[in-house]
Amino acid sequence: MASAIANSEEVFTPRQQQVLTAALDLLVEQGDRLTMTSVARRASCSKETLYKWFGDRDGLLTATVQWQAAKVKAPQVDRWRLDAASLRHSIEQFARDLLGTIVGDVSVTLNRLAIGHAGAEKHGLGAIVLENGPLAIRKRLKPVLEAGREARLLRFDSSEEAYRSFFGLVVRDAQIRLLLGETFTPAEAEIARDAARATEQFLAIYGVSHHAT
Amino acid sequence: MASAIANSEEVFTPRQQQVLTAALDLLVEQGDRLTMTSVARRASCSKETLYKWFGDRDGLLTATVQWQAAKVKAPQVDRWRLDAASLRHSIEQFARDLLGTIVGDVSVTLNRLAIGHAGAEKHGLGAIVLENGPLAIRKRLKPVLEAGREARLLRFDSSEEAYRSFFGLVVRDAQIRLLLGETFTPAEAEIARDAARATEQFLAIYGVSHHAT
DNA sequence: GCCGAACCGTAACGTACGGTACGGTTAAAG
DNA sequence: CTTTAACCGTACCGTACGTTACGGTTCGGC
Repeated sequence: MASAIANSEEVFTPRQQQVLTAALDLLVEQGDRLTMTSVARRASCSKETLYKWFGDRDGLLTATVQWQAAKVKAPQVDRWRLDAASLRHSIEQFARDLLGTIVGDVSVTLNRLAIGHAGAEKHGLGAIVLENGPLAIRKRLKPVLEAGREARLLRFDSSEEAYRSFFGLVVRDAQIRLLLGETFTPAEAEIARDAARATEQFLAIYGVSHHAT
Repeated sequence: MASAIANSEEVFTPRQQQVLTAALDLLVEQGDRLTMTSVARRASCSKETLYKWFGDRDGLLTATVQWQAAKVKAPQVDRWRLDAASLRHSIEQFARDLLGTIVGDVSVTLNRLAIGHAGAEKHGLGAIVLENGPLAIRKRLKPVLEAGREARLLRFDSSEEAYRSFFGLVVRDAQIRLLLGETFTPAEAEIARDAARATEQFLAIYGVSHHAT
């Protein structure tokens, strides 16, 4: 129950998921100053049940974050052939996923929550968010990058370094601005355009020149 | 007193600055769950004085952020001649400043605080941090970029766009990881190396090729 | 030396909220 | 029909902390 990061495969009953949904909604609406009473009211359950299921307030928040973060698992890009065009397409797809996720209400809320907790000695939520956000994408992108290097389409020393630059080119200052309270919600088209630009720039840095060596 | 963003040129007496220093120290130590009592104790002043000077808890925090943010004013890079080497040097200098600031304890603390407030309908602190952090650097970098374009050393449509990519290449995922509680403190040398790499990458994207057109 | 203003230290107030207790209701099991 | 367990709704308790009040102390002005 206090394993925090260990088993990210916690299972919740449908009813419990209703409660977590209510908690997440309230979180998006009012930030982390939601009260146990408000969650109970919204979910039409008793506070006693909340404490029975989740232990304490922190347990409820942790469960909410875990549960929501686990839903981010986007489908793996399947069999990509190793030509320049498909590599570019895969990378651009990742960029769209990443950017689309990060500018979403839920992502902003969860990151705010985790950051707040990190400021109070409780790094558990931060680790969960990190693990299921950027790091999840990184884990999925890594084999693509390395296959690209194998095929002499990309050039880099460390896939870690390459990923971090990719992250920077995609996210830029969008995340911190959203976290700090700026309210802008880019349309799907803008996200796609930014993802394409980031992909171009990433390939300009790490791609192997189209001309001969 | 409640003008928030209007006049960022608030003036504080030395004694008041001592109080703000104490508040900032406590903020770095314990995050935003510092109490008015603890600030009063640390600063050896009475709570009554705190309320008299700063109105309420929020006023104290706002004053702290304003006062600290105003200290970030790094020296403008003075007369730079417009050759490729000096342009590169200026950009790299900015990268070092930006990265060095962002990975600092104070920056992390203030950003956490502002993000927490942004999650509670109070965007004032977020605006202040944004204004005095990234945007301040942007404002100073912009003329450099545009002079570079003027001199046919750089190529971009919008200096805004170019700046945002610069920010991404420099900061990457470092800021969000720190905000989420990861504790790593890069040495001066690492910062310099990252700044150099980011500069290279930025020039690879926005620089005009060294060969003929 | 006296006055008033500013300030210190501390005690006290009010309240919001996390956490607990308890009686009432449903519903499945036997 | 009875039992048992899970759960709802609500009242209640304890506490932490923001805010206020107040008596005592320093200090500049006259």
